[in-house]
Amino acid sequence: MGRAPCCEKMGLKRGPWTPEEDKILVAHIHSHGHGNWRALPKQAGEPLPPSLPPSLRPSASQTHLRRLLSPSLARRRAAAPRSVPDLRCPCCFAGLLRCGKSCRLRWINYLRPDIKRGNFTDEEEQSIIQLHQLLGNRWSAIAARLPGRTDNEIKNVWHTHLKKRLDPGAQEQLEEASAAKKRKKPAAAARKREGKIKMRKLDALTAKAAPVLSSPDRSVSSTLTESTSTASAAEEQHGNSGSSASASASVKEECFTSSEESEEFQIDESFWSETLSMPLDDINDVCMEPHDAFGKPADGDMDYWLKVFMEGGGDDNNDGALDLPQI
DNA sequence: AAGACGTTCAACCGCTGCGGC
DNA sequence: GGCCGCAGCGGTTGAACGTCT
Repeated sequence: MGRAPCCEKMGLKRGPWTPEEDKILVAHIHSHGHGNWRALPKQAGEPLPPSLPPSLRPSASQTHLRRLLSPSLARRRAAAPRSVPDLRCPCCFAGLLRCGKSCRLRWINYLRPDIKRGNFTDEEEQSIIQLHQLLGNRWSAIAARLPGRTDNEIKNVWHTHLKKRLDPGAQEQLEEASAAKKRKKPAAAARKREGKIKMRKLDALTAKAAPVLSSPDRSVSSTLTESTSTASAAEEQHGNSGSSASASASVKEECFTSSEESEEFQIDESFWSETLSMPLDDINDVCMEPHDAFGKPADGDMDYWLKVFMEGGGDDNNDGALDLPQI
């Protein structure tokens, strides 16, 4: 229904973004915002504003740099057929040969100035677990309550770390359910729709609740900190090496030891620090609406959430005995 | 040292909801 | 009310990298 005719077959570029592309996209969004993603690549092909700060260079995460510097990737890029833009198409322009969808994803998941990069803290992981129990696989809803984290990132962390902490039986059930869902897709889709209506009601209920982790300095509410530290201690007692490793990793967060890593990180840091030092008005112009998702005060949020869940969530989970930490 | 295997995460795919016409 | 275009979402993929043998 109304599926946008994608231009990818008309020569749009795919794959990892280059620093140049990032620069173009960031510069464009800083100066124009992103009212229309689809038209953005064309507009972004227009000359950059002369006022673009020299420091406005792309982020340089380790993965990104690795990929950019990868010889095999360079070979693939060289071997790839040269993209031919179709100037009649609103998506295509020599300046930024990406579809709007790709631009949007890149901005939301990577270039946004309020993205928090680095390992997830124990508090964040516990929040994800709790929110996942509340909301299910609604990653965007979970991300909205974890400032600086994207749905994609949370989804990745869930699948790579957190899911494994669940007992194996539960994981098998999940996998089985997923397989069954694939077999019975139409019925599942109908149920999903029904479920979404229910979840909207839940959203309406919980919309009043501010983010779980909302303060800009990444601090968390005292209740949450308390509860998660208890949980971490319990995990360590059970000899959960994985979580212990992640705990120690989170301690190491943003504190790289090798010179190579710290150098790369410095690039990233300077980029973001300079970007973040932009006047607030500029940031608001970029349509971030940071106060919506991240700026609300967090006082009493957890209490509210727990109350909502205890009152309404018990039915679906039948036992209702969610293993929430003591507050 | 080298190959196999596992992990991570950016990016893509395809579906859905919503608003405009 | 139906169609169309768009943004947004969740699932999935695939390449780079890390670890194991």
